[in-house]
Amino acid sequence: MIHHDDGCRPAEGAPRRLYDKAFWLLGRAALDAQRFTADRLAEVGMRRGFYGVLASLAEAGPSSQADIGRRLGVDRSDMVAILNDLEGEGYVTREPDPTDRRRNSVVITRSGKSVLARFDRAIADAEKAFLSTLDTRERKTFVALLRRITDKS
Amino acid sequence: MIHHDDGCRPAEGAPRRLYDKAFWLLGRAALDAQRFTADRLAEVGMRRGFYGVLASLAEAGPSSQADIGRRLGVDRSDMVAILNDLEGEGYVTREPDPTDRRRNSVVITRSGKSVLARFDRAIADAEKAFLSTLDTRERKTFVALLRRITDKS
DNA sequence: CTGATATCAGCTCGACTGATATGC
DNA sequence: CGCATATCAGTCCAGCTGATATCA
Repeated sequence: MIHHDDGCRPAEGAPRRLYDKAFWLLGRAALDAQRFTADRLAEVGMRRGFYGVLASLAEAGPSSQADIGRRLGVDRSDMVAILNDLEGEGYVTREPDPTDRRRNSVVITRSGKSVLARFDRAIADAEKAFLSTLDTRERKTFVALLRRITDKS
Repeated sequence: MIHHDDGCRPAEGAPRRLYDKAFWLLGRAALDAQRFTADRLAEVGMRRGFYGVLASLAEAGPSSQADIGRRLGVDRSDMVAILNDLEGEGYVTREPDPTDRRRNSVVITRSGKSVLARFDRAIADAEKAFLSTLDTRERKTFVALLRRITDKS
């Protein structure tokens, strides 16, 4: 955590140049968001890298590691490490894929679904607080625009 | 760089749940943006952490390390490291502040201003490509919303 | 004394690289 | 054969922690 006067904020005097650069603003906003949600993540036994994988598995069903990585834009090497940890926590299991012996079929466990649900519940008001400077319509367009950018056909 | 079919993209089948979470979308978008700009950063002799500091110094003038950190939301410890590197590259100098002997007065050098300008020039089309799925109006509102979020009164 | 400044050592996490073994 | 999958070892950067010396 940063030693701000108030706890979680950058500044009033931030330079103009930065405030024109989308890539800079995105980085700052993402960092702020992370700070807003970090506590909840930890409280619940979740890590940043866990969330995407668990959510992906919960929706797409059992998947190979490579597939999960492709879906999330995560490198295969990193998937190995993340899944090691997730397996260590009992949130997923790796089972041999009978149809292709190169693959692991990664499956989310009950307790995996449980942390996922707990986190989803815990995060709601943090997100709201984070976007508190926007009204409802603006939040919607903001999320929609983000989706357009990350979707990228 | 990630081994995508196309080079820089997540997926078409990304799970719904994630696509509702602002904090997740922000993280992904910021990462994508970083990937888009990483080459330009390196080409020019710039690092991610350098940009904010140099831009801040260019606009606010000589500052103490603590002030820079407060403006950018960067921890004081990290400022030390970043400034060590910036000084090593000859982009800034640390001079003793005569009015307060605890402080360093950090000053951007000519070559510091030079990389800053070079990067600003190099970044323009990368940002445009990154936001290619949005039209001009949408880009403006997107940047405006980001600014509102990061400004946060 | 309290509080701010700068520094240091060390930690964790996330993104990335390159090599390897295995199976399609 | 070329290509995909999973793994391992190790690098780099960024964010953060806690301690210390200095000075207002």
